[in-house]
Amino acid sequence: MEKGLGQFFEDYLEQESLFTNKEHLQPNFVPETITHRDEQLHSVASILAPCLRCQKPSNLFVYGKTGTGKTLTVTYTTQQLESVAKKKNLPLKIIYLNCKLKKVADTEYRLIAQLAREFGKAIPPTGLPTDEVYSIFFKEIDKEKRIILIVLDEIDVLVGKIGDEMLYNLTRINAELKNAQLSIVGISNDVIFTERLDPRVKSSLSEEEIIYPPYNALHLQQILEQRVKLSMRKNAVAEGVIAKCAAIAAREHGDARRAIELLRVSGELAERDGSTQIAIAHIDQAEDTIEKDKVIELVKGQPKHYQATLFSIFDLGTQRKDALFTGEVYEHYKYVCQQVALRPLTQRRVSDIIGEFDVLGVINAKVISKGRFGRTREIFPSTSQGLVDNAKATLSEELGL
DNA sequence: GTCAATTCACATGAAAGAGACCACGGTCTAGTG
DNA sequence: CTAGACCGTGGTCTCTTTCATGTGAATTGACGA
Repeated sequence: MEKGLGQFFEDYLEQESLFTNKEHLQPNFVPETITHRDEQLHSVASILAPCLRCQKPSNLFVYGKTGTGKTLTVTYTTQQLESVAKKKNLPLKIIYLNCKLKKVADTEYRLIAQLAREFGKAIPPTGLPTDEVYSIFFKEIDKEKRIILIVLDEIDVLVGKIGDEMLYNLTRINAELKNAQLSIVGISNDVIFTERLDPRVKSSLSEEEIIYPPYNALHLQQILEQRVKLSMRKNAVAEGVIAKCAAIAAREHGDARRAIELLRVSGELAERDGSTQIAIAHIDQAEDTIEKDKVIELVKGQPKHYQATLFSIFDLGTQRKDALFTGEVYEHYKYVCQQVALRPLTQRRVSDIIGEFDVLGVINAKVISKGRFGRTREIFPSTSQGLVDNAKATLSEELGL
């Protein structure tokens, strides 16, 4: 071991990195050219263009599954708009908000507060009546004549949480503004989202709609190739690697984000191996790693009761191969709580928690009716056995079992 | 055998409580000139 | 006289509990053939 670590670091330095510029593989990277989204890009641009003439553009609604380039095209367009506006000194203000981010914009109060903050108003995180925040915001934007464009990303999450009233307020605010004009761009992953909206909101919000179809494998492949060119050394990728990444991502509704992540993680794994090229095997490995990291990461950040619930499911799941039901899980959960001196929650709550885990995709829970024997959720751990064991170990450590 | 009623074991919704956090205005207190 | 400490009030947020209502098909039991 004399030359152990020192040698390792030296070798590490010697070895040329696979990546030349990893930034281009980060999920929030905005490339200069956008592949296979010309049509959408064009639509977005022409809908939003009037704001350069100081006219209020139509409200716009953008849907499509995750990783279909919605956020990308919208941010790209707004960036361009902003730079033109700046050059010509046009009164345009663009605000981008991701409604999914906790503690930023996931309640009405926080959303409006955040918007007001964008205009340089200090709003306390809590304590003020919501109306007050509204009026602060209102006064602030109406101070001067200008166009304001609010981009609400993942708007479906927000509405799911707090209802659509706030969107109604926002769209209506225009009628009362004397100087400024406000337009909203909503981005949603949920395609049938607008059907659940109040018709009034729906009609005013989606004056224009753009739908993003999923990428197919060929598109994904070209996107990946473009990114590879930007971010990796020549010959860093073995034959067929890109095709395989694209194929995997295409299998899941053409999610480009996932394809890129897969490629990046494969690259990291290859580098760690000391290989000079990403091989197909690295992709399989990457798929596992990503999955595993996601679950472990998720498990770690959860509150105790969530952990206890998940642990109960995994624990029962390893004992038994067939489906679990809410009742059983709850019984086991109560037992687990007792072990770690935790006051158990009611079954009502645990039922919700199970539902949340289902949404997160850690478990698979389907509501079924067993006829005379009632109605319940049929629960399966949705990941592989190895992963479950892994997660279980993490959980029992976290819980202090 | 057929068909509607029953029944189970929860799911799902709504409302409301508890405990934290915070702003704001009023009052009190101690230090200063 | 004034700055700062210290309430009380009123507001939001999150997590829960409580209470109420809904649900889908296996089972049951009445009915008719």
